[in-house]
Amino acid sequence: MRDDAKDISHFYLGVKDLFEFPRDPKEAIELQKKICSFVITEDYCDIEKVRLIGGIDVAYKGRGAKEGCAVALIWDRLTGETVEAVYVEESINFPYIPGLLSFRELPIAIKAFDKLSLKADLWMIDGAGIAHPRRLGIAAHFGVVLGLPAIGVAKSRLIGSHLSVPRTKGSWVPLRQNGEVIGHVLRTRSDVRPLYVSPGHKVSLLQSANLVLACCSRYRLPEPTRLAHQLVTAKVHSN
DNA sequence: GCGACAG
DNA sequence: ATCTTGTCGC
Repeated sequence: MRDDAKDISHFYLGVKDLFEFPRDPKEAIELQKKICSFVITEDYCDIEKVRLIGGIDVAYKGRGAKEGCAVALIWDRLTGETVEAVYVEESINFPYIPGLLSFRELPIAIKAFDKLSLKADLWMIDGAGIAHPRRLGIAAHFGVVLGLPAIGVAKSRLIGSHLSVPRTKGSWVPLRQNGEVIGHVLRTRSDVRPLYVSPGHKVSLLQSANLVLACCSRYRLPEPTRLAHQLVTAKVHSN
């Protein structure tokens, strides 16, 4: 199937299924198995022209972790400025289960996304892209549902193995499961724990690593994700 | 059966 | 993710 055909995944899978979030973990896994076939892991856009990059981060209030808060923002990598940022709250019921994070955080993430008036060229999401048991981490799920380019930026490993990463900024080694390369372990700052970067949707393995690196200045996390996290944390602490 | 396990 | 203080270092 051509990329162009896959691009209208909404038509084949049905909008109803794509925006559905089962309460039952087993149903969630079955849904992942269906949606993962629509993920595109190839060069899809000219990364040189990717200027507006979106970032989303979710935080929780209290120990019950029932109240979720999220910030979605759009960052302009040419000016280095945040062009727009929105904040939303929503009760979260689905528990955290390794491999099913999107069923817990994607609903509120989409709620925040919908509140934005501007459009980003590409999105960076906290968590895995295709570096996931069923190749559908939250970044891939997000990308397919919204039909937009997305990259998974995780601070720790979900699956896969890799060799040690050279200690200098910009170094990376492939993250693989069996023989398949599912992402890159990227050092975004010298002598600082590396990031686990993997394509979410409509971007390749190399584009993902290069874009994330291009968005890192003096911090471990790329600006879109770092700023979103900074805003939710501040918002949660003040309210 | 025993660990591992994004946020 | 969240509960939590100070502290070492560029």
